[in-house]
Amino acid sequence: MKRKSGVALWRQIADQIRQAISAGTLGADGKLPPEMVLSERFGVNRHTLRSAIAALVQEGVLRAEQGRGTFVESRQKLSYPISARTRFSTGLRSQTRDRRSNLLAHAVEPAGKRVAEGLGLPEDAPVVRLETLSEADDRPVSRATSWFDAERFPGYAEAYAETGSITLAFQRYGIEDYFRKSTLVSARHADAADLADLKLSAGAIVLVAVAVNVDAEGVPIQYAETRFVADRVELSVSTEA
Amino acid sequence: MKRKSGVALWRQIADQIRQAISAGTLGADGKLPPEMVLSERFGVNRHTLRSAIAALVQEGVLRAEQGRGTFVESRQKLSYPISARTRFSTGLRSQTRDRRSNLLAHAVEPAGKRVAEGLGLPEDAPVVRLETLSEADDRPVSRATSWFDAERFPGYAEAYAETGSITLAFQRYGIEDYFRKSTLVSARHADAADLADLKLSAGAIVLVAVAVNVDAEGVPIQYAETRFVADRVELSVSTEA
DNA sequence: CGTATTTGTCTATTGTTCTATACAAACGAA
DNA sequence: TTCGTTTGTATAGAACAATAGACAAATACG
Repeated sequence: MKRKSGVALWRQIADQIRQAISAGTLGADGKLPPEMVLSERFGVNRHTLRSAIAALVQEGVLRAEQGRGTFVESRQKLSYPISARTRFSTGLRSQTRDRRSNLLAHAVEPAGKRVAEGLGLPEDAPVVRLETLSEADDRPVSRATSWFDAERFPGYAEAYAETGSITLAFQRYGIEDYFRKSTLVSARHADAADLADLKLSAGAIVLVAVAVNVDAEGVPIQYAETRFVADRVELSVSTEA
Repeated sequence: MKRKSGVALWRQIADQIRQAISAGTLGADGKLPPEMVLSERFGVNRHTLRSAIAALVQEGVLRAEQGRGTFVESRQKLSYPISARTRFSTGLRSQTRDRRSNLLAHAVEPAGKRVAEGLGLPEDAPVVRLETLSEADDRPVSRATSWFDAERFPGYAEAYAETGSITLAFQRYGIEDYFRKSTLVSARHADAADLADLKLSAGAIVLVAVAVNVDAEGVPIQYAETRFVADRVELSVSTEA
């Protein structure tokens, strides 16, 4: 717990409590120890600890009831599978009641260097860009930017808007099956745009997955960068033969 | 860029600059714009921006020279492959000159719930715990905690200390080959212990990989939690058939 | 009911962060 | 050298974070 580090004590404590809850070392019985106990354990004033709790209440992690105590609201992370057959919807369907994908924006534009490389197209070739937001149980879970070859998939954005699914939209172009070729996983602080879309507060972490999907012949058909809310998602990589 | 969010402005800006550098949108030519330009772009006072730069200089990301400008010191991330044949050493060997693994501590102890499940042992069965730190080019890269069945691998810690390698230590017990069965990837703020071991400052992010390795028969032989410095590492998942 | 426990609110004080302004020091180029 | 550009240092005031102490309000339990 460090002073003058650029991160307020209450936020450092909030991060620790959130993590301890998901690790099961705190609030395993559904209830947090009293504020006095916690503030002594962390070596800070009760008010500082209360700021941390207030932030977690705001996030929906905790619920405080006057006279009774502070309770854990939600514990389990969504586990998002990554394999050759990775599909967003199928992976999460079993873990959550209500899942939605919203199309925020779309455009046709020249491919940048990274996108062109990922899709195996010449630089500046026209590509369709999709900006999507996924929610589970009325909370934002991920924010993705996808690119598709505009010549092979004209009007892809409309197909996606109508079907609400990457898989179904591909079927309109005769692609019955596709595979995840590679995924690069990194993590960083959410930028201003993601902070707003994913309804996060400053300092929040996103897991970034940069993926290339290919058709049955191995030709790249989708290049995507997905930012997952790190507090609510983990990626599950199964590498069984 | 949000005020009273619990994260100091200079740290938010430092995070953004670091990210922009690794994305190539800033300092692509090796040099940063002048402080006045950047402070206006971020909408803050020049001093606030200077604090951000000072932090990045401390981290080794930037180098400031009076009268000349501020320069980018290092850009590329290490890419750590995750596949059925994942080996720590082989994956990174080609990307860095100097790689080392240090054994920080070891102990024999009863398996906790998670460890017992991962290794397929009864709860409280004796296990060997290894605490290791990996460095590349004299900078900490990852911090791992590994568990092994103490009955099947008695004295594993010593075997590891002598060989300096998980793979070589396994060979002493007749295991010529092993496979990565599953990997759970998540991200969180580094806790106090990792902050110290990995020489990070408050608010830093670690990529957490929880992995199970199995022998040729599919029996779990290692359960490990590795914390990677998110600023210096990305995980590369290849899921080709 | 009365008491202990627990969260919620208020005020005051101190230290850290951010802003504003000014000037010094090093460098590059005319 | 001289000038413009850029990083480094200093000082003072405003906004925010953390500590301290006291008390109110709701709940649980004998």
